[in-house]
Amino acid sequence: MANDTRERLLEASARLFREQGYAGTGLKQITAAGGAPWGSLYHFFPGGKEQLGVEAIAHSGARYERLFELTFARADADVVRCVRDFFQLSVDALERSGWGDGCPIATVALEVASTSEPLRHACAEVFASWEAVFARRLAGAGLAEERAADLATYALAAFEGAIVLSRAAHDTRPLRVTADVVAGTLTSALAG
Amino acid sequence: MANDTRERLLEASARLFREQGYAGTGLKQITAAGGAPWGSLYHFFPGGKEQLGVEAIAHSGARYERLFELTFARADADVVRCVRDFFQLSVDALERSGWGDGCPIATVALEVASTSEPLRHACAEVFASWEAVFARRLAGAGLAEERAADLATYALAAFEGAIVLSRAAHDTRPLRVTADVVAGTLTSALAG
DNA sequence: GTCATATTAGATAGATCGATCTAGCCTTGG
DNA sequence: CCAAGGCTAGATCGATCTATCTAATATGAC
Repeated sequence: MANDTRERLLEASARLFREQGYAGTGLKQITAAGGAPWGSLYHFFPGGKEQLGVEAIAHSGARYERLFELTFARADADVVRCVRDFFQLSVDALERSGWGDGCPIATVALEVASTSEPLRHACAEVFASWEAVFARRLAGAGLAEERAADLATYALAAFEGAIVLSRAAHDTRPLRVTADVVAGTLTSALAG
Repeated sequence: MANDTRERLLEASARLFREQGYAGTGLKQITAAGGAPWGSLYHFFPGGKEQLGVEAIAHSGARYERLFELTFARADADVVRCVRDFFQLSVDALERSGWGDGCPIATVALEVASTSEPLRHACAEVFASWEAVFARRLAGAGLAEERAADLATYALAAFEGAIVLSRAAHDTRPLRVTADVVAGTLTSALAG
């Protein structure tokens, strides 16, 4: 086989959508960034931009899910420490990328929440999968399932919002501050 | 005078940017929605789409700042109750609007964080003004200024992120759950 | 080697984008 | 009543957008 054109298109799409949003990214730009010929785009994604968007979201969603699991699987760290690590990952990524590398889903999610049902649904599924990873870990730390699910939603919300503020301010302070408070909240919840 | 064309253009821009983002909204669509003639757009906003975007963000940012102040000025409610009220406002707005009426800034903020410096700066200023309102109220409730500022950032982050999740899921649960946890965290912080 | 299929190549269509331009209307001050 | 300028009206430009189309080229099975 050895043809990774389709993969490269997905990677380029994911990166560009993350940095400039769905509507702000043109298909020409995607093929250029992915080093892929224009003709290949509609060969691999006959559904056009929307199909490409849905698959790109699922693609980077799955990649981040693995990153979540990796971060939360560390046996030598408690769950609060894992959450801190995860915030720190985003701090580093934002600084390294010049504030481009935030959440791969959130930008598109907000754009399409009331304009494209397939894209919106893809985003919702990704968020749900991330929450599930976190909730499982919290439940494993002794919380009741419902409580674990609520705290997972809460932590993800705080994380996503902190990225919004940090990217807008070009300053990682919102992420760092939010990480501290969320860590405190989770510590209390696990102790109580 | 009695000419509110400029105002109508700003209102329409703010609403459309909030619902579909900056890149996803065309100037033609804005003039149509605002019932304004095409020629007026460049008369009032010679800087084109970017100027319109900056002013629309400042416009709705200021409006929400007043809403923040109104919500937080209630003398008969403690600050935690005010925060709950604010989350509830968003719950109602999302349900009423069919998931379109979320944060007026966040969508654009994510889109332009690394593509347009003027727009990014406008978003950052709006977020800072909101934080300031909240921080002032927290400081008034007895917290040290630095601590109040941190908790204000945290609460705003949680709020913004919860809107992202709720809009994506077409479900107000993330907002309701996050409101509960944030309220608990603030209660502890004020008591401690 | 040959045929079928997978992939690449890029021209092109038709719509829409942001922006500019000129002409004319309408209000207001004198 | 008459100018001056704020405002409206909309044609139009070049660029870009998504999508489709036809050919050419590579690749793999037999």
